[in-house]
Amino acid sequence: MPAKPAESKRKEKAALILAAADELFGEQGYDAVSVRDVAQGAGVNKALVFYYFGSKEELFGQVLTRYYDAHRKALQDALEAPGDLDERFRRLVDAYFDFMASNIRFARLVQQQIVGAGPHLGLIQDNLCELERWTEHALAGIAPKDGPLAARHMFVTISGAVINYFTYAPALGPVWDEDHLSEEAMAERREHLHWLVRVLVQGIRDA
Amino acid sequence: MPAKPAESKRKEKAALILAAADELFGEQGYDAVSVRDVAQGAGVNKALVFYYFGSKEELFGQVLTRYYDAHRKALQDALEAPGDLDERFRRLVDAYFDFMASNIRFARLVQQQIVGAGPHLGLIQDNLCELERWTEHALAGIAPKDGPLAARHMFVTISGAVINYFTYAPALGPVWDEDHLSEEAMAERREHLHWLVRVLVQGIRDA
DNA sequence: GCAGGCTTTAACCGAGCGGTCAAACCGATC
DNA sequence: GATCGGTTTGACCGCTCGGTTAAAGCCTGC
Repeated sequence: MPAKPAESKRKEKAALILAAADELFGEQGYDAVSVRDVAQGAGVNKALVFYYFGSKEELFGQVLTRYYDAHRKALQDALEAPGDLDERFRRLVDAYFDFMASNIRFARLVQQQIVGAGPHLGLIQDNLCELERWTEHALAGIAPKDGPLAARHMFVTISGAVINYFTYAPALGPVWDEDHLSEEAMAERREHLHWLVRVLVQGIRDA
Repeated sequence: MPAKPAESKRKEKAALILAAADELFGEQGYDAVSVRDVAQGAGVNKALVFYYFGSKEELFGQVLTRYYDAHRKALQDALEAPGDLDERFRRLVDAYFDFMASNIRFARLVQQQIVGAGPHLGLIQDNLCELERWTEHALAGIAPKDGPLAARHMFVTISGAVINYFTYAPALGPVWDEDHLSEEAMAERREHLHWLVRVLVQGIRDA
């Protein structure tokens, strides 16, 4: 790629800001990070953040939106591939886990918003509901429509099993002793999730 | 109770402040609530908050400590009662769920701290590790020491299934349509948890 | 009724926040 | 090399934050 087209040059600083915002918001939380922090992290003037993004809230919205687009795409791909019900459900959970594993800050961002009633709760709500509908779809035919074995209960249980592994990590350190995020630890958690899904599906069928 | 002993009178305003802090921190998050908000909520002067609690951070610490003491006691009682392993484990999960159900703000407070690296992460850490050790103890004899079926994996999965029901509530509204916190909905979730524990224990035994 | 010690208050402080703005800068185009 | 529009900047604004302080209020024992 020779001379950069003007378009991409314009976006360079904006991308820098977005990256810094992603890192800081994800690690310290929306409230705990100031626009000055973001600007310093990106190595630009504070006013430039407002020039490109308008407000702190909108900047945060763009960070979230970027994640959600990638998130939706990753899960959609997993659902669309062929296979029987068990296979597809297992792949959905896998894709969910993989996405969180390679976007750990995202998991923290989501929980921050949900639990703190952040400015973009609506975005999170939409996505969570979509995910729930996918679970419902994936479990259609074996899970009852209502009652304690309904798909929505499975969704809360399974998504908790996936997400909490990442969000609880800093607090579980002493008990886990090895690194949560090492290759081996992640592989083991993935195995646990596969086992969980198998046991849950079997449990539903037996009921 | 006739004339109040001087001691209890002294604590009256302090209790008022603590109650307001509990409610506001639990619902809006530590950062989002100012000491002015707490004072107004309690109907006292802002300076009084500092007179009794020294700082915002210490006030928050006392809110958390009160919860943790009650929390530990509730779970300890459940563990100490007699019964075989399955019975005791089920009762531990039940006690955990019940405590969260009657202290919904607590669940939110914990996740806020964990995910936002709040000032009292240490307190949360200690308690979470204790809870994990209890799980390990309760599952001793049937769960393997290591690998994807180890007690610590069960702990993350089960505690996620309990806690996320409460913390995700505001975001799942549209999909759940009935009230998460109604008598019937709670009873149904409890049934789901019982079923989950049964299925997990069975799954471990079959493995 | 007044002296002395908790309790409660209004007023204040410095710092940091999100956000604005006018001026400087800079790379094209003529 | 003048001009012009899109960047980038430093200085600034009003506001709210956590926290302090000096004085007023108030109860109690004498």
